[in-house]
Amino acid sequence: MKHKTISDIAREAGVSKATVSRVLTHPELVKPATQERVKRVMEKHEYVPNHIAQSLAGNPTKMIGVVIDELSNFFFIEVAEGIGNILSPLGYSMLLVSSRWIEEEETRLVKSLISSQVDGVLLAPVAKESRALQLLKASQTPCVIINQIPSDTSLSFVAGDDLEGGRIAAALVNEQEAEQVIVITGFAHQSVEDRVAGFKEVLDSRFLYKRYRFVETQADGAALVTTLIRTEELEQKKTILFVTNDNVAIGIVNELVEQGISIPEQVMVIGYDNIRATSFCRIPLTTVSQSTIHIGEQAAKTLLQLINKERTEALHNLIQPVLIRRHSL
Amino acid sequence: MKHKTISDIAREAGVSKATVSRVLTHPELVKPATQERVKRVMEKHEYVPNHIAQSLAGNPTKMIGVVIDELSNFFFIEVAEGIGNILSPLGYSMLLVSSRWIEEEETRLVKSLISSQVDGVLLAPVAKESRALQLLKASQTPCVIINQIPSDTSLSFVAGDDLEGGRIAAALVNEQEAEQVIVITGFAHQSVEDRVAGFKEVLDSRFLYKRYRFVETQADGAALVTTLIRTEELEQKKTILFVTNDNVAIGIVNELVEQGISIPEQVMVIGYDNIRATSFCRIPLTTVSQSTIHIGEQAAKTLLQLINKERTEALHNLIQPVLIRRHSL
DNA sequence: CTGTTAGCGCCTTCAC
DNA sequence: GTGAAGGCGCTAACAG
Repeated sequence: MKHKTISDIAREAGVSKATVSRVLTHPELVKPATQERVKRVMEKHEYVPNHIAQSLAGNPTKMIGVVIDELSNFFFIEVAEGIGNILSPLGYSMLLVSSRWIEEEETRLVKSLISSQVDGVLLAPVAKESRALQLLKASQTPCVIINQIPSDTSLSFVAGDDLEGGRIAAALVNEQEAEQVIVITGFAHQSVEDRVAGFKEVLDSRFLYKRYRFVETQADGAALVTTLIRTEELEQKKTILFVTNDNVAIGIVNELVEQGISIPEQVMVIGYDNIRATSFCRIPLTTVSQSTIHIGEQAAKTLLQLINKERTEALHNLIQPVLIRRHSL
Repeated sequence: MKHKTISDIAREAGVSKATVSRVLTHPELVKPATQERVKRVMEKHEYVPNHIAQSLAGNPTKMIGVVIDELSNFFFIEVAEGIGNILSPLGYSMLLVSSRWIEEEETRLVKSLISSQVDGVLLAPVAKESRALQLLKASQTPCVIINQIPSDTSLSFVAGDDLEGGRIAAALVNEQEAEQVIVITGFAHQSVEDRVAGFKEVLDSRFLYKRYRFVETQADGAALVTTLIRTEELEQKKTILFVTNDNVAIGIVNELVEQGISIPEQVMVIGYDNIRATSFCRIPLTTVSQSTIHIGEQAAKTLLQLINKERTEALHNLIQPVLIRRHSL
C-alpha cells in the first residue's frame, strides 16, 4: 500500500480517527498519555498527513501562486526571491509559474492556481486588462499585482513609478553631451510605455531621438549592437542608449565591449531596474533602481495581510525609483 | 458563496454530478447535446473544477516539488529554469522551495511536498545521507537527485562529474606560471569536496597551495578580497584562484577589479559551473562548465519518465564537465 | 477527554 | 447515455 492514512494510525494506536486528527492539529485537547501513544505510531510509520485531504476538509493550503512573465529574467527572479524571503519562514510554499508574456497562458495558469485553492496569488500581469484578474476577483482569491497598476482600484499593487523613473533617466541624459539618443525597449508592456513616456517628457529637445522595439532578451540586445553600429553609426556619433530593462542592457553592454566600443566615452548606457547583476557586469551599469527584491517582499507582506484579514482596503504602493550611478554613464 | 461546485452546475444544467464530471474528464462518453448544455452553464459561472478535490479523488496533482539549496544563487536558478522549460509546457506546475542549506529545513520541506501529494520531486540535497531521501523512498514518490550522487544506487540522479571537473581546472593551472594557488570554497557539500579532491590530485607539486572555506555568497567573495590582499600579498605574488562556484567567483572578480588588481595579469581566476553571468561579468570568467540548464532539463525529463512508468530502473547521469576559456585565465 | 457522524468536491464503478 | 452511491483522507461539530 502506498500511504498510511489516519485510519491506519488510529487502528494501530487503538483510538479513533478524530483523536489522531486532534494530536495533529489541537494536541492540547488530548490526554498526554494517548497523545504519546499516537505519536509513537506515527513516527514508527513515518506518517505524513495528506495535505490535500486537509485542504479539502477546509484548511488553508498554505500555498501561494506566483505568476511571473519570464523565468530567465533576473528582474522576476529577484522579485521571486523577495517573495520567498517572506513566505518561506511562515511555512508557505510558492507555486511558481511563468506566463512567458503570453496572455492566454496567464489565464490558464491563474485558472489552475485558483483550481489548486491557493491561499493567494501574486501576479505580474502581461497586459493591463486581463481575464486573469477577473477570474481572481470572481473566485475571491486574495491577490496583489506586481509591476503594473491595475485600473480596478480595489486591487492591491506594488509597482515602481515608471513615469518618474523615465524622467529621472532623461534628466541625467540632459546633462550629457551626445549626438543622438536611442531608446531600446522589449516586450510591449504598460510599465515600459510609462518609462518611455516619462523619458520623452523630460528629454531635452536638442537630442536626436529614436526608438528600437522588441529587444527582449540579453541575446537580442547583443544582436542589436551590430545593427546599431551599422545603421546608427555608433562608432562615429557619440551616443546615449536608454535601455528600459537591465537584463537587456547587460547584453548590450557586453557586446559593445566585445566590439571594442568604449563605454562611457563613445557610448553611454543607462538601464532600468537595478537588478543585482548590474553591479558586477562588464561595465557596472548606471541604472534607475526600483529595488527589485523589495518589491517582492512588499507584495508578499501585503498579500499575507489580505489573507489574514489584517487589511481590508487595497494597498496602492507606488515605489519611487532612484538613480544609481555606476560606470556606464 | 465562494466557489461553485460540481453540484451547482449539475443542478442548473438539469443533469447529475456524474455527467458534469464526465464532461470534464471523459467528454466522449456524453451525448453532444447535453455536453453542450453543461458547458454553457460552466462558462456562464466561470466554473473551475476544484483541483484539490480531483486529486483527493485519485487524480495526479500535476505538481512537481523542486527543492534547491538557495534561491539567490544563479546556479540553482538556472537549474530551476531548465526544469520549468520541460515541465511547464506539459501542464505541470512546480512547487519551488529552498532549504537554505539547512538539513532540517530540507526534511521539513520534503515532508510538506509529500504531504501535498506532488507527483514527483527534484531534490538538490544538502548532505549525502539525508532523512529526506528516506522519506521520499518510503512514500514511493518518484524523485531524481540533482547535483549529488546518492549512495543508494536505486535512486536516479543528474550530477556533474566533480572529480573530473577539479582535474580539468588543475590541468589548466599547471600550464601557468604563478607563485601561489588558492582554493576558495563555500558551503561544505560533497560536490565541492570532490572538486577540490580532483584538483589536488592533478595539481603540480611546484605550487604553494592554500584553501579558504565558507565563502558562500557574492558578498562573502568580495569581502574576502581585502583579506587576501593583506594575508596572501595578492599585489606582490602572482596568484591563481580556483573558486569552486561561479556565483562567488563573480563577486571576487568584481572586487579585484575595483581594487585595481589586473586580471589575468596579476591574479588569475578559474570558476566552476558556467552560469550565464560568467559571460557578461566584469571580466568574463574562465570556468568549468556543467551546463546548468541542461542539468535541470535532464532531471525533469527523467522524473517525468519515472512518473509515467516509462522507466523502471534508475538513471545515473554523470555529466562530463568542459573547460570554458574566457578572459580571467 | 474521546468516539461517532457528516461532510469537503470530485471521480468511478455499477445499474438502469 | 445517464443517474445513484460509495469513497479518497481529513476535520469539525456533537455527543457521551
